[in-house]
Amino acid sequence: MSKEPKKHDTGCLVAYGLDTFGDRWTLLVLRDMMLYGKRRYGEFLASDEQIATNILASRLKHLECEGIITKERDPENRRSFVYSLTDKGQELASVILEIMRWSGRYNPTNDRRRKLLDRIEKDRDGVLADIRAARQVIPPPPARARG
Amino acid sequence: MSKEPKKHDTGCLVAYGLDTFGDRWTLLVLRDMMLYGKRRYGEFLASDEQIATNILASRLKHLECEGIITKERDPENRRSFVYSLTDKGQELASVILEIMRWSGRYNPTNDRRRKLLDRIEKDRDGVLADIRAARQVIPPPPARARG
DNA sequence: TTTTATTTCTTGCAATTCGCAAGATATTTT
DNA sequence: AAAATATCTTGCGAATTGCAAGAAATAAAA
Repeated sequence: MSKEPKKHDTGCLVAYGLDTFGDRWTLLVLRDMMLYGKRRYGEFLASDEQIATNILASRLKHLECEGIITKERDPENRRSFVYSLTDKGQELASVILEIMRWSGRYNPTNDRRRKLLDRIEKDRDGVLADIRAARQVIPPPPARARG
Repeated sequence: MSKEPKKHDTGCLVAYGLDTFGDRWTLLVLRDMMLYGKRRYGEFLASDEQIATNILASRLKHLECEGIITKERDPENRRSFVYSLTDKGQELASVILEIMRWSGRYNPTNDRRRKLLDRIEKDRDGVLADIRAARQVIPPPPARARG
């Protein structure tokens, strides 16, 4: 039943972060919420990285347990749920932005992403404000051909 | 033979970071180097989180391949190796510091760590300078009883 | 109102990855 | 030469992942 990875639980602050979001999928879900404004299960499933349904469900549940996201029925379409970032989740934006800044220095990327990197340097507070307001920071990449 | 986790490889900057250090162990090794000034295999093995020898070896190799650390014979003890952060590796300090700042807000911790958090707020550049100079930022936690 | 579609989530199972134990290799010390 | 140290590999059982299929709840269509 336990589908969650083991916890380090050593009191270390880095280990606490890893216990919370340190797997190969959680940060991608948070990226989808922060950058692309995604809010629903189906939107997360549609990302380029092709997360499996069971992994997505377990990660959303974990994030909810950790107080990083909330889950509510969509009032407009009651068979759907809306996931939202809590304050604790919004504050993870700094971590995501630092990862992007680092990757941007060492990973060639396209114009679309370079523009975002540029905005992070010049208008970091505006980016953080967009994330807090659940405004889309950049459109999600166009869907890729599926093998 | 391939003991490395699959890569997302979608061009996303967050995914690139995950492909590089997004597993449950790599950031702990980097923490050991940046914060505690650890440089040798045996020192990494001795951390509280108890990494397995094969995982440590594979992660060190991966980090070396990614240009984040270098590996050299210890001139003082030629059966030992010394691992060092490259510039690319040192620049990951910002990511580690942001993880610690976030965790520090949501995870009760001890005096020792609170002092470090305090220094990160008041003397971030000094901390980064210590990391670049491979100076120990904080002593490693005392060894814990082993179960 | 019966049928069909949508959305979220679970289960079964095969494949991958992890983690412990043991051993291999190279170097240094006695 | 033998023992100790430091790094790394291998074997194998256990845990996790990921695909496929299906279940449950709601909504829309016929």
